[in-house]
Amino acid sequence: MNAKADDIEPVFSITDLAQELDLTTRTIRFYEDRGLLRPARRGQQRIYSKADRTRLKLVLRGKRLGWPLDDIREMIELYETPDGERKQLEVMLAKISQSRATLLQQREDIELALSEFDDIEARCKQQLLTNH
Amino acid sequence: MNAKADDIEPVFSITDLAQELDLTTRTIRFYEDRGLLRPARRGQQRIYSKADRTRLKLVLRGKRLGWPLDDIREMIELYETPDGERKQLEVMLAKISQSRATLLQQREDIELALSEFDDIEARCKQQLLTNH
DNA sequence: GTTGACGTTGACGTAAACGTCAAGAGCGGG
DNA sequence: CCCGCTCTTGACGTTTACGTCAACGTCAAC
Repeated sequence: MNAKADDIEPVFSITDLAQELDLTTRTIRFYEDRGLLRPARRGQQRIYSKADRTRLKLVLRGKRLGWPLDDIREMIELYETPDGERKQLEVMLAKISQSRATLLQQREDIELALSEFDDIEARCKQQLLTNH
Repeated sequence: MNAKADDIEPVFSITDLAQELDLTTRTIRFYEDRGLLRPARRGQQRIYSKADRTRLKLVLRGKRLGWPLDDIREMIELYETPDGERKQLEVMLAKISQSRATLLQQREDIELALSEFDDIEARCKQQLLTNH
């Protein structure tokens, strides 16, 4: 983490973020290519703010949920859209309810899987007892 | 084992399942290739039992959660492993707790995203009012 | 007996999400 | 000035998860 002495806000290099979040620099640049990140530049080099880091963490959350990068980008844009026109706001609301529907479906799938795993585990442990 | 006339178990063709679950036959054959399905055969043709259909639905649930096919296969195998040796049972328990950890992480991610969406939506609606 | 619907395998194509070089810019130290 | 390190931009390779033909089998219907 190479923060200058007179820097108020900490900034990060691409390798900083790669190490912290267990990614390769290639991956981070790829995300930028796909429009998921827009770090500032000092000459050629990328410098990442805390906001960029937060953005990247949001990407990783999206990945853990199995979302494609394009969907993740749309999702992240929701976090950063400033005051918009009426029409724009309605588009946002629609996207939000789209994403929410997906999330709810996923949560339902998870609840089901979890309870089934409980059953299987219980039978499994039962076996271990009677079988001994 | 002779089934009575009103006792026959329903079976499905590959196109039956494809239509019902909104997949292509190519996809279903691909899943078989990757070891996710093992339908019976009548000559060359595949015939799917209700159990096969259930299996396929489990695959789709795994897909909705963004799991890779190999992971889904392992997960499904948990549902069907019969009484095993002590060692085998312990392996199963380990896999279950692995999968459960993933599911819990996913659920946490979902809860976070949902509550953040609530916030964004609220601000959005507020804008729609004041902005009018 | 051939047509058409349905099914089969196999080969090849493709999009997404990166990994892996290759070649070079910039920069601080010795 | 040169070395070593970090960072950069391509270009190409790879894996996963299928799509897309092509070529052929089968069986009931016309």
